[in-house]
Amino acid sequence: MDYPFKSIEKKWQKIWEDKRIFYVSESSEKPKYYILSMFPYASGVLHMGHISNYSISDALVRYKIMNGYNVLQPMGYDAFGLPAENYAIENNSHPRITTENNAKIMDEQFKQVGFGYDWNRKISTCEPEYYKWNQWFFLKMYEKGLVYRKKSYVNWCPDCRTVLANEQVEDGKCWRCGTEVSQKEMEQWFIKITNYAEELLDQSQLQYWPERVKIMQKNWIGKSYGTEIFFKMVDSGERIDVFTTRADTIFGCTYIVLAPEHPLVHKLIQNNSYKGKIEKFIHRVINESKIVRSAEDNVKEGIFTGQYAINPVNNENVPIYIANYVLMEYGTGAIMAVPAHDQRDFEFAKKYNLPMKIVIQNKDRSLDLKTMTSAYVEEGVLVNSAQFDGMNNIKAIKSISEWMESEKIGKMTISYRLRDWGISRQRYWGTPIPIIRCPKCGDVPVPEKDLPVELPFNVEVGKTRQNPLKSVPEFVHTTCPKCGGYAERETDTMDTFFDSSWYYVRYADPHNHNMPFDSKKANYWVPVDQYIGGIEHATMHLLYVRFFHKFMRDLGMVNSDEPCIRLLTQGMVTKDGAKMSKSKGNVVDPQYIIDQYGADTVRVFMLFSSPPDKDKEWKDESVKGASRFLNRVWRLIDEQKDFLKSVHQDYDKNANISSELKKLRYSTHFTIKKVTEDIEERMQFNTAIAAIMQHLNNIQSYYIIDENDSTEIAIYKEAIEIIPYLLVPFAPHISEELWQMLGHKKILLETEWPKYEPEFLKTEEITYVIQINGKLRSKITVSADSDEDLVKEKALANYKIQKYITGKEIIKIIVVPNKLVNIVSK
RNA sequence: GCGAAAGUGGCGGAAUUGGCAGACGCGCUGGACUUAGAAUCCAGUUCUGGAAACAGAGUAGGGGUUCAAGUCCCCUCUUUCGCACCA
Repeated sequence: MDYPFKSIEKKWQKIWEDKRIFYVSESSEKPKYYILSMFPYASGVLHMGHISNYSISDALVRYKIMNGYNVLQPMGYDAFGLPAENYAIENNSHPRITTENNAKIMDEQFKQVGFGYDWNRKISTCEPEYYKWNQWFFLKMYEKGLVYRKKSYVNWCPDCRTVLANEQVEDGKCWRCGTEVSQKEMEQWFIKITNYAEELLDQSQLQYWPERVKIMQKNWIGKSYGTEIFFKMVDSGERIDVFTTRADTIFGCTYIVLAPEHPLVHKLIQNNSYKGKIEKFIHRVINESKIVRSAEDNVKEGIFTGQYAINPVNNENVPIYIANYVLMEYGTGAIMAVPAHDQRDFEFAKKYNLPMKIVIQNKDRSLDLKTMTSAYVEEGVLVNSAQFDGMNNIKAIKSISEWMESEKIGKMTISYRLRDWGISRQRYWGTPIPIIRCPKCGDVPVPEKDLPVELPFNVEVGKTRQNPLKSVPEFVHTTCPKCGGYAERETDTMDTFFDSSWYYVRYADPHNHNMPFDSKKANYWVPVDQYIGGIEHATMHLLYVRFFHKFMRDLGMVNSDEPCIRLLTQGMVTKDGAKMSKSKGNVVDPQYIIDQYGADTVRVFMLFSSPPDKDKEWKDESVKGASRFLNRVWRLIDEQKDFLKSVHQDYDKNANISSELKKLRYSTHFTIKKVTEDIEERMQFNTAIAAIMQHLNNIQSYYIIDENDSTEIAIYKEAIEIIPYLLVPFAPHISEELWQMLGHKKILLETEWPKYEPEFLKTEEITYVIQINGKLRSKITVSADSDEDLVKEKALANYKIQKYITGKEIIKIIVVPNKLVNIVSK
């Protein structure tokens, strides 16, 4: 009943493998093209999202190969990480064992779908051969001063028992397990990604990236221009710097606020008789989980320190508060409060009965503190601001800042929302951070020659609440590379985003034992020409990769500025309107579908259902539709293959043929054009497939008049043969098989992508739409060489049109060449 | 709150530069084949009226520009996503 997809798919997978179609090297005359899909987490099963993602890249790969490119498409596994460790704990196994098993299963599944990978380049991030270079890069960063260790409050997931980067906290919850994240003070390793903030903000080489991703990155980095203003404490004279973007309101400052984590806080409250009470407050706020503290409706709370500071612009004494709404991580961790012109300060001042001072007046209505119900944040003119009175407040930002700089009471600065990248994880299954802690010498980097610092295998995972590495003496106990004395190893492992930040270059030279990769090979393949992956990585992975690339460039290892030229963020696969997930119970196992309909059907369904960057709603019926289409193609060719095999393709192109036959030929060449442009220019596979379906319909509504007419048969054959050709990127197995059935020896992947003949897209007759006042009223067909006047004449003469225009005044007639005539009448 | 994207038949979607709205597919309706079902094939399928020809309405809603608007402009609504006390 169905075409024999099982045997065909196996057959062609073997042929591609035997012919080494997807195995590539740098020694090629052809131009290179590097297509990369984000590698999967080694979870042990391919889900529909993977199939969807990889079907897109595989279609492009085949298209590019046929267009004469040396195409690299590698595959590997993101193999380290928490879920693997947790999975192993649950199953009483070891993550190395479960991960290796998972990878094997996934290898098989990949092969079953027939994706064309260069398997020689497979990498797995949990191999010492790979993570050795993570450590190497870490040491290089250390050398360059990009690594530091700092005690800080970090996002702590109590369930995963590890630290999370800010990016890994979603709505105050752990991005992996959904547990509410709390704050914990810990020593952590950080990478100074902020050193590259300015460069990461430069998106000039990302013109082929989705706007959405670029905006998200820009917001994430969050650059703002502002001013640091130097307050002094009345008692000790110690400086407190505050950051503001609203220097224009400095004269309206009535108090200043420190974040509870601010380093000066302890000193400030030393002699306060309420010290205990204040400390209690600080303690409470700090331990409050982020979600509570940052919630929109969280009540602003604060406490007076008992101390005052001097506002440097007017020498006024202002009280110093500590409050929950000031963040240590942004700016200087201290703010000046201008309640009259900042909503947050306004709310706080109202609550604690603090004074307010208007320093910006509205031109039309005069503001009054007694009647104000919210802060005035609009434009206006400065008042109560000494020599700046009367100045427009926007202009005053600069003027006041410059003045403060010259008075040495402030300086203009730039502040970023982006924080440094905390890479420490307190778990076993990751790259050990190559640092040795010596009681004498402090933190000493592991010498390069001693890499890799191997992750010990014999570890009891999940037995203790602490990092299992801590309980492996062979790992922890070591000697200091500097002084030779007893020392202990760092037991933190790296965030797995470190692993995935440079894997795309490793693919260029995956077996290098001396270096992460050879620069020559890297520069041949990199940057990636087309990168494909999920939008969820917009501010995580995609920011880290860009950072890493620039770092590698600064080391002289790559000669480009960005890791990838084109980026496609594919949509997710949904069912019943929601993302497929176990908890929702709406998961469809690709394996089942492949068994039932074959890999080509699944691919066609995925690519046909919507454009690649849109979500794909899974519908069992639509899968049947994709299968039905492939079966129709199969039957058409299967029934006619013997007849067509005997037909000569060549024919006299100038021969006089029927208009029906011309239409068929037109359809063939039009479809080539359409499919080519849809792939090449728009990456829109759904319309490309629709065009092929349309062409199939056109063929099936054509009836051969004379089986002995060699011209007719040749054109008919051409129409049919183009189908496997154009279908091969989307349904590679069936297309190759059909092509062979039609008697061809060379496989499609070894032939060139077809070209359309512009001559055949010209038609002798053109149908014009005739509108009257913009409304469609009739259609006429004229010969293609008709000039505008003739078209007008015929349009007016049309009997349906006559009905509408008799007795009416024609004001003008618009003719759009080859398209329509619009008659404007009254 | 800020930023972004989107809103088109019963459904997924198409309409690429302002020029025939609904390509293609699903579903549905009727028919053919069949003892029957499945599969397949044929016809139809935006809505309203009509047997039909045809007419009218129609791309979230309202307004505007234009000979012509799904497409451009303004306002409103809804949905999704991102950020969110960032001073």
